[in-house]
Amino acid sequence: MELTKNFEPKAIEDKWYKHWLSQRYFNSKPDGRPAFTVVIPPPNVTGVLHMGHTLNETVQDILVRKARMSGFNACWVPGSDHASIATEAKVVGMLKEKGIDKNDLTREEFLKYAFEWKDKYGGIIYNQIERLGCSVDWDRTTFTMDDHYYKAVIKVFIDLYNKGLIYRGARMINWDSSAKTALSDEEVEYKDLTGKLYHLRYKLDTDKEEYISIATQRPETIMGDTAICVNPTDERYAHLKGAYAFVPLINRRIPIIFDEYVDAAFGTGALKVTPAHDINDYNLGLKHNLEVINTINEDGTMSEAAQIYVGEDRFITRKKIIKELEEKGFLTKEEEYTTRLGYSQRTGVVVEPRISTQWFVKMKELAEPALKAVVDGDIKIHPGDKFLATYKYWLENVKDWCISRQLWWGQQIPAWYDADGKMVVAENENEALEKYYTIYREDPKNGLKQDADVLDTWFSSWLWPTQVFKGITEPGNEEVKYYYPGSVLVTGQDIIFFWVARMVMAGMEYEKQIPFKDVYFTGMVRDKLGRKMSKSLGNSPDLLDLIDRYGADAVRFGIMVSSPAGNDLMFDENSLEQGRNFNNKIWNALKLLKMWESRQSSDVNRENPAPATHDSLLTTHDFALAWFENRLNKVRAEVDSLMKQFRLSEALKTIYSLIWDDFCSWYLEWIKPGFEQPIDAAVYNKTIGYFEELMQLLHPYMPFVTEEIYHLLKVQSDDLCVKQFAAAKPVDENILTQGELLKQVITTIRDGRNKNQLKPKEAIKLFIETDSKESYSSIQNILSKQVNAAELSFTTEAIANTIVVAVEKDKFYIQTEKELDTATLKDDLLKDLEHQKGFLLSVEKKLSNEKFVQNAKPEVLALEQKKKADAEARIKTIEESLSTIS
RNA sequence: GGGAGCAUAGCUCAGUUGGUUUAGAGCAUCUGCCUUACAAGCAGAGGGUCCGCGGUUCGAACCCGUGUGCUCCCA
Repeated sequence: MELTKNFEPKAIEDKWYKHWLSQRYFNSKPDGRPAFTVVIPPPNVTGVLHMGHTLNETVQDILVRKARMSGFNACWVPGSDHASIATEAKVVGMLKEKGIDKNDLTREEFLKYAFEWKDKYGGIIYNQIERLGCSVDWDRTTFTMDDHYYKAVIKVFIDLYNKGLIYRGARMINWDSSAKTALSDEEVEYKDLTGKLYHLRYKLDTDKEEYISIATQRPETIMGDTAICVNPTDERYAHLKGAYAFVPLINRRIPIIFDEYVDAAFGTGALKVTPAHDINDYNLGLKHNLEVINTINEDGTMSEAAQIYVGEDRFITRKKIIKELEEKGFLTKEEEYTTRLGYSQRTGVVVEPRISTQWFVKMKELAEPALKAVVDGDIKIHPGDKFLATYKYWLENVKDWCISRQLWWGQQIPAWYDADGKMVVAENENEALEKYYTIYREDPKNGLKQDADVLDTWFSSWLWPTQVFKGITEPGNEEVKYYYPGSVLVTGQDIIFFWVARMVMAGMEYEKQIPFKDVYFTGMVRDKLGRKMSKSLGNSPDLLDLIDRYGADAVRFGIMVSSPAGNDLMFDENSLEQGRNFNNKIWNALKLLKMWESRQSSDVNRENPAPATHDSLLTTHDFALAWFENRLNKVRAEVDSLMKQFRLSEALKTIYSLIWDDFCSWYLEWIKPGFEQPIDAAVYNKTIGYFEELMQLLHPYMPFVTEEIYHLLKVQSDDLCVKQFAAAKPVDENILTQGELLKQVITTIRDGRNKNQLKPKEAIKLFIETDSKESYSSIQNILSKQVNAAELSFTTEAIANTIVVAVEKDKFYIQTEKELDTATLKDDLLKDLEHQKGFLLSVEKKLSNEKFVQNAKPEVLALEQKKKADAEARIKTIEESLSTIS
């Protein structure tokens, strides 16, 4: 079979994903094995996966595949959430393009369009998850608006209401005037900007022409003013006790009130109080019994109550009113002012504080067990405790959660009202009527009407870990018993409150158990300029395009290799290139083995080896085999340990280096037969075995290329995807040490050759001066080959006119036909000598320090003594070498 | 304003309880190689005041304090 020059991922990816699916490897059913459950953080249906998702899904797939190959019944549930605000905005936009106004539709008609839209675009993310190679159980795909899920959300609402944990109340809320809905605190993003502070004078209600000046950023809200407030200790205003002033332009008479709240040093020291449009003013209003005049409509225009500029947008009104105030002499001063404004995360408009009746969840009671689970360590947060403090802080200072949204796309609040506003909470209209009768002892006069609002999307996604197994709608069913609690939740640190903490609350409330044992927080993916990748900035590359250009394995490699847990990562296509090159490297190693496949020889008699001649082919290969096998076992243990600690990036780097450096650069070169020579069949077969193990080790990270190569190595009866890892094997450290020595000797001699401009093709004669000849017996063949030595012999004295290099106490004389550049040789030796002397000095200083000798651990002391002896030996060697040059 | 985090090679980052031959990797750079697996490669090399200052310790990239710069979260 002819193998292509480079690895070509595209066809291979498609082929294997289909194969895995057809074998139902990703499908899970409860059985006798321990479960390894992961629920996907549902991306919302509006979107495409960005690099943040890519990182997230890759991490999950690595953990899930590793578990599946390690005896677990791995179950990874995919899905998406309905993202009420974002999706509704998109659907409204789509309808607008068709010339349809949402307000002309019934709720049912609108929902029909929304579901159509969801079916069309929701598939995009699933396709991306598939292309990335994610081993999710597609049969379990869950959507937060599925029938059973809808029912679960309603059930939980009713339950919490009955427990007194949900209430309806008037509050100052964050209003999105574009989406015409309330936003939770978490959906508001604050930005610093330079605004203006306008000083306005209000005429006092006295006989004289007296004024009081206030400073405001929002002159368009003056029509809602119901008081002016000053600090009681502020002497400037002490004489105004009981006084009144007139609001400019509309001449409403308002009282001057006194409250500690006002900062006398800020602005003029006098504050206009507008309870309908500022949370602090609202609280002040409650305290002082002030009237609340709402001057801004739902859509951000001025209301009838404003009296002037009615129907004009709030920002246009601001411009106009400033002009009018100036013309009429009320505006006395303008100054620059740095302020912070809230913006809607969903639509980007400036959030308007607004008094409104909304539904809330009481959080304090729910937060307590959720806090305890993490503080007690039942749920472990990775990395370390980095996010523990954040989690704790939020739960300890938790505020009630506003869960109603003035939208149609979502679970409709199961509250029913009669014409007078009397309310019952019930699952459906019939039940509502029954309840109504039980409570009010009569039937509603004009029937009942359901609350028009829907629930916050997070109010559905907090049930995710249990309801994907129908834990809410069918409590205690076999599946939820088997799969819950999940093993690990992988998500971004930015939704620690929105989602993670609330899932823990819901889990503790409904399953009486934590929803997952470990939480792994990935960092934020940033672009080269350090900006967070986001849809709004448009700085996230297109995932499918990246996969097309580099292959899914390379994308997975690229995003993982630079992504230590919880640390942000600067995304750079360079790392994808590294991934692609890695694919090629493995591919080429395969090609090399394929060349050997037909050139195997069984001439070497392994049962009765010839009496150990040091340079026999057998000993050479046996060393290489033994070394690599031990190296492989050692790295496997390292990788296991790293992965258990969720240090996935480091584990990947470790595997990368094992394959590229140890296997390709060293091992394969060591066993490589000479030009057109056969290879010992036993060596060949062992090598195939190692290659298989390497592919298995790498498979969770790069599933496609590894599965492909696994099958190309030889005819297989199974698939790598589900091949179970063999038990760990012990490691012979001696062989590894000897291998390290060999590598170091080769590198040092090559360096010596290089520095003296010996071409790779120029053979050398190598003389070794050593106290332990025997330690070279099994490696000298490899050594000769790797440094292109035509002859290798041992010596007990310096050889004149050679390049001298040293490793530890051993000296190597490189003899060549070429004339040597003694000046360079000397320079290098002198440089090394200086370094060694400096080093020796530092060690001697340590050892002559009495306190060090007293306090240091014995093994540290022994090490320092060895360092000293070695340095002294090196110095002696270098000095001897210098004397031979001259 | 409150809280948290980060600062190590030109760039992106590792560095486990303070002691592993006076700090590691990838990329980039330099030198030499079109060596029959791989130039998307091979063999090597250079490159660091571990942000500044002070402290604890026999010993600090690591612990403590402080300053500076950046980032994030919350109000």
